[in-house]
Amino acid sequence: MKKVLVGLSGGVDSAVCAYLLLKQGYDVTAAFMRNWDSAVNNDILGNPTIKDDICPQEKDYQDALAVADSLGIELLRVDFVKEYWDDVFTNFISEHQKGRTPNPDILCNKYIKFDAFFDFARSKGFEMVATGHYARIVKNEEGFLMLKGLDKNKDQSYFLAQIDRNVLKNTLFPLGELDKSEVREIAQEMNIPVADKKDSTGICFIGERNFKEFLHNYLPSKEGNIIDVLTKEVVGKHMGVMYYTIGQRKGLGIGGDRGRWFVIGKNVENNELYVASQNEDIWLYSDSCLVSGFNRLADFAMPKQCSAKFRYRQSDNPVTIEQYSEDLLLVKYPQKIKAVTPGQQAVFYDKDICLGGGVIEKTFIGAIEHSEHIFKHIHE
RNA sequence: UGGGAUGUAGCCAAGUGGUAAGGCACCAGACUUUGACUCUGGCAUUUCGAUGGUUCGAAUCCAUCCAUUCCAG
Repeated sequence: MKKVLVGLSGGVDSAVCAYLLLKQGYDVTAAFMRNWDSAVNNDILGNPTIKDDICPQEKDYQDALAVADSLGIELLRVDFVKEYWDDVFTNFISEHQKGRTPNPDILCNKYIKFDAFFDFARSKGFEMVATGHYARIVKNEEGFLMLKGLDKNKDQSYFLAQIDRNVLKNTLFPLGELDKSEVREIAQEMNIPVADKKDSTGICFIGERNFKEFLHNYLPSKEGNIIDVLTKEVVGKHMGVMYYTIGQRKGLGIGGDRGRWFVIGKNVENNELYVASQNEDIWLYSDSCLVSGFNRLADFAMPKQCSAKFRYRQSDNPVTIEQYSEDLLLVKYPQKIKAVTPGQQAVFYDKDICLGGGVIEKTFIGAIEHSEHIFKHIHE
């Protein structure tokens, strides 16, 4: 009987994951990870539950305890608050300072769940680690591969693109073959305490927040102009370019008769936010980008025709990737894609096989860097 | 201060006697393990710059005042 440590979050997915492992005959132990401490981490502004008697993490722990109890398994508790801060959150903040749009959950999987937690499990004598992610791991002649979850609506392989390929052989994703609806059904049939608990969203381990206010705890606001790329006129004020992402519409506060506005770019040095109100698409399109820190999850030769997602839940886009330099991949998509954003992850797929992913560094349109394109237009 | 124009929710803006369109913003919800995008719903009934008047009835007509703005000076 293989000893498995399953990450139990207090939600349905990980609960059903643990149940399925038991059913499959594994020797299952659960572990609850505590990676965020609102008090220690100065998470005050924009925190909807800061005044509650019990913080959401503790509520989740109680739920996890109830689940473990109903399944008859032991629940360990591990604390990675420091690791999360050092490896995930510090990066998250510094990326924002650069005006980019990081994806903390990808780093959380890379550094916490499939590194710190993985090592913890191994050190405690567990052979395997399991989580409730919607993704699959298969073994072929080359080794282990990660595939998309069978439930196309819930597939979470995007978030797993940065995990070390070597952990795959010791990792289990029992939900990868299931639809979310089936997971709910199993939970209900087995009377799992959290069977009807709402799915959690927001930054993992931190939860839902008023994002602007949340960032305000860590990044000072800095007022600047919002500039219409067409007329080059100031159409509003922002409180800091780091609070916005490319393609964003809400939160600009621009009224008037020109319709809705979208963020199309920003300039950190000048503290300017660029927006467009009509035909915004042409300012959001790019046709190639450079990707750094590629984490390879499968063997393949470059250049490679495959598909890519540039944001979570984005549909697959046909692309060609080639090695640009030692650390950079060039990704081409001549059909043009909207709002490919530096800091976000580009994740590549060959059908269902996840090839790996990396961070979007720069985007281009017609061989001109996107930000340069806008900057030149504004100042010509 | 002479003459003209305009004053409708945060921003635009319909409405010219019959009892306040619409868009943007904003808010709420859906969706979602990243900041989105998208979708749904809400959003001026002690009110149409103010005060009087005409009328069965006015944001719509009249008078005065106030504010903004333009042209002459």
